[in-house]
Amino acid sequence: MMLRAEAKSLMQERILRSADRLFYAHGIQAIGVDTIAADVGISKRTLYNHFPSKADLIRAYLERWSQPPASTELPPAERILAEFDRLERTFSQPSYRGCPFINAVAEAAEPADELTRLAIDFKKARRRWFASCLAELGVPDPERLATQMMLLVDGAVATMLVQGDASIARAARDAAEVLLTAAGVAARRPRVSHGEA
Amino acid sequence: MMLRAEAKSLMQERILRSADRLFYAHGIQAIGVDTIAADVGISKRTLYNHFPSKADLIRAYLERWSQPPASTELPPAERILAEFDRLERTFSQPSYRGCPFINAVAEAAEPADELTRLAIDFKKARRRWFASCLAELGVPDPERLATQMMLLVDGAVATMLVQGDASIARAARDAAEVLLTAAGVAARRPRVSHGEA
DNA sequence: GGAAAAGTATACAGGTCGGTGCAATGATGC
DNA sequence: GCATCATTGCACCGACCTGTATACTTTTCC
Repeated sequence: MMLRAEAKSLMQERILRSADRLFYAHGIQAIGVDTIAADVGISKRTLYNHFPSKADLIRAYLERWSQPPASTELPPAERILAEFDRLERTFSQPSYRGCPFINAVAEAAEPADELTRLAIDFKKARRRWFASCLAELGVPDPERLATQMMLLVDGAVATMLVQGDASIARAARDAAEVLLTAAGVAARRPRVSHGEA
Repeated sequence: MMLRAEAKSLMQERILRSADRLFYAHGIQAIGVDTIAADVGISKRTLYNHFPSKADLIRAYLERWSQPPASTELPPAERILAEFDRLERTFSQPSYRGCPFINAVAEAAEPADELTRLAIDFKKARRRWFASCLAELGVPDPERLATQMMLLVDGAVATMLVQGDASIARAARDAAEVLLTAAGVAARRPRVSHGEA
């Protein structure tokens, strides 16, 4: 009824779902493989058959988070601001506990390990997403502004992690609007597009 | 020759210096009390005579970092921007590894413990420092702008932790200048103060 | 039906962790 | 000098960690 490969990848998905929830909620170091196996409802031996070491599990956990943001059909300026709105919705989930990449780097004992590379790739991809929106807008220096957007996002993430107040996302959005406006983007009233070029 | 109390606090200082270096460089969870005792050159028993548990040591470690930034005699606008310059110098130290409070919260297994309260107090104090500078400048909404400054600082700290590029501090400073200017602060050429109010 | 694969439970190895007990040694204060 | 305190080394505890070994049962494929 079910092919071996299907069953295998399905089990891997179950394991990764548990690992994701537990690693993210309590930290990578704080969660042992026994806890994950018990949460999935499998034996530890089975878990090690699917992931030969905890490091592999951690890597798969972070790679699962490396998906780019879903692209929308909004015009680029609103697309950027909508990203901050999405941030606020994410913050409002009670399970929110910061950026898994930043957290992983923060609790890594060795500074330059493989997790750091994954985190850098993730951040660079997000920055590139901002940069492409900004290039589409025709701002003078999209790279510079993309870095500033990332500063606001990561600042909001860190603040949310510590303070636990989701309204910081709105503050970041406000700052982003000011920076966009200062760069020549008419973002505040996008539907009014007659005259103030 | 040396009073008991002096010797005691001196030993506590030695312990805290080692704990600070090791906790900050490798993370709180990754460093055991044995490692700290060996680094100080004392027995584990002596360490436990000065700090009855590892949690006390962690608390003392974070409280050591809770000092406010040294106030300078610069005018408030430059005082704020000088804070970003100080950030860049801090980033350039090879031992830099992010904000100890954010890192502590990121690697804490339980979300709402005592460390979080210390981290919140620290961040609020820094934010208040920005707010007082901005109030001195007479900007319309110093609280709002102080939050934005903190977003840039924490964003730069997180980015520096992951990417390891100290120039992000300059990007944060640039963004801060834009936000200050947009709020009515003439910050870019402070010495030219004739006419453009 | 029967072999091969994958799952199970249990136990264990070898290590580190935070924290304690204890006897002995050294320094300090009066 | 003597009592007191700090410190030491070392063994030890129980708990937890990653990872493995064994032996048994279930499922799947042909």
